[in-house]
Amino acid sequence: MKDDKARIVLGMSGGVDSSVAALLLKEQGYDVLAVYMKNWEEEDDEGVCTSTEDYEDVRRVSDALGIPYYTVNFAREYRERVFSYFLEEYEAGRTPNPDVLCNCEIKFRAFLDFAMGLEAAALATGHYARLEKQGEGARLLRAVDLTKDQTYFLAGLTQAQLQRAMFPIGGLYKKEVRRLAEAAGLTTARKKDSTGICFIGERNFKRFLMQYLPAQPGDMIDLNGKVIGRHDGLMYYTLGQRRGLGIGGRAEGSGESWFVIGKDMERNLLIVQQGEQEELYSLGLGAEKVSFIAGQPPAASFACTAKFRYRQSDQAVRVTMHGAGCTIDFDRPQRAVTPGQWVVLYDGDVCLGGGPIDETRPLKPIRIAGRAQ
RNA sequence: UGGGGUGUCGCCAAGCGGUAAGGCACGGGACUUUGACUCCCGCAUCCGUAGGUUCGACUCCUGCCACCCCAG
Repeated sequence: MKDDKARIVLGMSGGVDSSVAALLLKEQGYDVLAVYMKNWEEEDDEGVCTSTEDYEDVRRVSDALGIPYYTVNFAREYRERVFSYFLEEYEAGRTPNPDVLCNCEIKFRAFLDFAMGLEAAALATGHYARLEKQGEGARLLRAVDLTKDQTYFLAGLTQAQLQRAMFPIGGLYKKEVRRLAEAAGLTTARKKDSTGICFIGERNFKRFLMQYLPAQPGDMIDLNGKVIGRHDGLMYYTLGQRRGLGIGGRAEGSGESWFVIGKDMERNLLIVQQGEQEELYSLGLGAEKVSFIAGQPPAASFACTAKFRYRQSDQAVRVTMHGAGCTIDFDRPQRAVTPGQWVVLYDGDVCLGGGPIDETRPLKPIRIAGRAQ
């Protein structure tokens, strides 16, 4: 009779979310196989390999639930398909979002293939997102707990991938997830949420990147072309960034903070500005490759809402398709929209898809006094 | 070395006899499966230095030092 149960492969990270996903699947009578992915081989800043602890938790939770657990290693795939892109983007002066790609390439490709190889009916994860599987296809919906919604990271998935996905905790609030874990006596019930790049973890960003990309220090200049300070390498900064510039207390200044408003890759200059000025905002953006979960855009031109970074509130926009890409016009100017980051589109609670931002249409173009363009 | 001015946290800057504002930077934390933004907390027992006056001085006086400006 065990054979009657549908087999589900669950990606377990050792956190509460996937622990509760396991609990729910088990309660629903599935034949659950917990699989821990180890996709990064290095120790963290403190020289600690947290994956050991995480795997311990996977073991404890699995044992408590009476489900088998395994481990797989996609470190090579991760490096080849996600990390290399991550580095290339930084080298080009952009600010990539490796975790969106990680879902497309690792969790729902390499790992999904692995799960299918085990004859699983579906691949489940502890993402906060909901799926609506209808006859025509699967729709990706925001999580019930909007403060934890992770559809932003799943926006690049295809129908084929979502058809085989399951997000058991998408209908729960984080509080409920912890309560369920607590009630079931799972050791991860009070474990702190993990942050940082997926599989790599929380790092001192500058030190981490330094290990992979050569640093080229240069000048920081303001809109007058005046040298305000030195930067450690353009890739260490992102648009709209304030901390880490080390600029403070200029006699002629306004006393406000300084922000990164641009990069001149040619001259290796970081362009900074004091205060929240118009140069920090944009009216629209262009994306060369946008993917839609439904397989195609809802129309050649349509209105919807969008997020330009994870955890940002939705903004009203209009999307106009141009082949595989699109241009997006914002109803209101948006702050620090950054190339490399993903723009993710929504129609109400439905995540339509998204793609990496390639360029922006500034509210006020950056013009450095005394320089051509 | 004739005259004038200034020396307070890494930077900018309040204070003008009553026992060191604020901003920026920086550090820590919160938030967060990117990188940011944001928010919270911290951050000069000491005011160029040595004395003096005073119950009490960063604030008054004197010497010295440093820097700046104007002079020739």
